[in-house]
Amino acid sequence: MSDRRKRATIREVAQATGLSPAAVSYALRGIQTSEETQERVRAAADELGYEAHPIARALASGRTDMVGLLCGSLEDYWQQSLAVGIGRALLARDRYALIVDAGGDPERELALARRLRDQRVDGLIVQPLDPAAALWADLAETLPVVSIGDALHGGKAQGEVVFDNRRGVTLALEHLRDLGHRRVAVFTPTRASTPDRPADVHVNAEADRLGLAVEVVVAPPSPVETTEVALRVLAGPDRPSAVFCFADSIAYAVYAATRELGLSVPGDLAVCGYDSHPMSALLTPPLTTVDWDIDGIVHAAVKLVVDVIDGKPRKRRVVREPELIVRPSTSP
Amino acid sequence: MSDRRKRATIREVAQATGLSPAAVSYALRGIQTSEETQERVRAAADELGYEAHPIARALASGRTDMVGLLCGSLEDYWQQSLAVGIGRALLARDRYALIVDAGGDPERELALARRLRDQRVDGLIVQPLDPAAALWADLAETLPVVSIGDALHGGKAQGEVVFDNRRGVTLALEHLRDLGHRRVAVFTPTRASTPDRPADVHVNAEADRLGLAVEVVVAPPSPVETTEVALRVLAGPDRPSAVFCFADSIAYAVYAATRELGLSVPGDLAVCGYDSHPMSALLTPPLTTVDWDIDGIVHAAVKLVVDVIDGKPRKRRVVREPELIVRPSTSP
DNA sequence: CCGTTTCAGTGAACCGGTTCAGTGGCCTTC
DNA sequence: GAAGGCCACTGAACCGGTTCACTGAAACGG
Repeated sequence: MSDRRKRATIREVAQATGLSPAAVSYALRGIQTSEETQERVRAAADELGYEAHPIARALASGRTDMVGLLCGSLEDYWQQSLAVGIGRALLARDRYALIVDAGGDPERELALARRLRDQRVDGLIVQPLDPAAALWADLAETLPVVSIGDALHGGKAQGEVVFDNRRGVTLALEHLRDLGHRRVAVFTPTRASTPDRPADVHVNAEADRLGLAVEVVVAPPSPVETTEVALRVLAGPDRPSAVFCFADSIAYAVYAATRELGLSVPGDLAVCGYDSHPMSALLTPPLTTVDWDIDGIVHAAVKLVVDVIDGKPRKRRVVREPELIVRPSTSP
Repeated sequence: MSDRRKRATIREVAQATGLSPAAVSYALRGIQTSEETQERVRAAADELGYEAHPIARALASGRTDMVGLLCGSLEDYWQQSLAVGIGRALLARDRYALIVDAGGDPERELALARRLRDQRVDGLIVQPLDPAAALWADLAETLPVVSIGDALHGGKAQGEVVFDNRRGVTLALEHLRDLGHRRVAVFTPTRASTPDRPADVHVNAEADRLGLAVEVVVAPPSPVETTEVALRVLAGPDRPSAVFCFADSIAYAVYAATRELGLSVPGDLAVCGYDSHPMSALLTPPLTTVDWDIDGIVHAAVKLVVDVIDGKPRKRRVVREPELIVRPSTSP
């Protein structure tokens, strides 16, 4: 009620009710005390404007109610959406997210993971740049770790929300094949430390299976540079008839390149994205993309980490399946 | 060095060096002790893998090294960028950001502000939905508050990074006037509690001054709904010749509407955005927009809040000026 | 009716740092 | 050579909760 500079402590509430501080502590958590006492304590606490000091509680109980969220690269719009969603979902469960961004640097990622551990977060959600790092196994022994995207080294993580990226690639490439495309350029973001992640490898395997001739192109982080790369790829006389971009934001850059070259989408070039972004539906033409149901991922990851923290039984591994959203950018 | 489950405490370091815990505490902070002792303590700390317990430190010192970041609506891409930047800048100064999202609800905003205060953040950066709320003055007496965007009620905030929105509106409207437009639709996001914020009021004043006939349209939060609204506005025979959108994301929806109606941009309709988004440069056609130099805002806000927390002298008020980025969406 | 559980609540230790009021030794200073 | 000042360091209180071992009383069982 009051907004005094000095807040009431548990001992003052104890004094006011004639109980011991311990009893008040129990009463406010609804344990070890009678209904009637709890009521009395709650009334007194309200009266005094008492609110437990989260820091003191954290020191005593060893729980901070904070969950670290380690993002590979928050430049990426998709990861931004994910982070926003996770932050919101944790808040709804009375936890705070400590969001940190590795900025695409795998070493920084590991350094930040250590910092979060030192900060005494209750758990860690990580979308790893480098799932193979040995640190993850160490970390997972000390605190609940949930990974999003890829499984972590050593299989020690207490939870995993893995994406069936193979399926996503298959959906996209089969779609292009069905439309009659044979020559496809695949734009993939830079992944410094893990050039051979399963999804990338799978692109080649699937291309072979479907009889597609693919050209894998690395897209630099900046949209402008990506546009330049796209211009080079699309300028030649033997340009591909379709492009598969491993992130919607790359597709935006490809759109920019087609505009510059006077190519029409989908007439001259079919374009398919990945990791659906809301904006993609508004483009001209609207972008075909592989969608992952962000809310489902958010929900699964948060539920996993919270359940592990609370010691509840839980599934260890959740696999998410993608869905192809067909829009005019790949019309026949 | 070691990754034991149980971490070393300051008393163990004290034991190892033959000093008192107090001396170790001082030595590690480089005060009240001789150079030589500090060196010895540091060596022992490294040896034992000692790292101060942030929670214990926070309880004792009253400083958590956390700064609350209260965002009006993280749906907005521009605010997402801002949040990401602020998080990164704070981390670079050894602080963590506690990012929370009011989701466009002014009441929720105030509730979250209280929650952050109760969480004992060292300071608060807020981009207020409702700058007129009385709570801000209360809050500012208890902890450093820095506002971004609008000045807070009562002028009690310790810091302000205000945007010269009047100037931004003027830039956009003058640009459209210079291109010969007379009928302009202005799309503005919903702001439930503050329908008369200065920027909106200024739209009418500027329109009068420039001899423009403006129609102010409220854009719902979702892109799909906004597209529908835009369709209605642009369908009539007496449609405006130009649109000024108070957020780039609204402009994307307007683009979608023009596509559906077969209108060409800028031929049939000039479009100007606000709060530049990187993606806007990639659209077809690239979007004219009012840009705010996010890095500058991030830097100013973080410097303000950190300086207030550290008790350093600082400017109280920083005014940021916008810049008009002219692109083909408003070509003659 | 007596021994055993259960229940509600107490007191003190504890979490792991920081801070404040000393204290003893050494160096100045007149 | 006594007074004063400064430096490096100590001991204990403190921050504000939680938890553990324990107690007295009531309830229960046979």
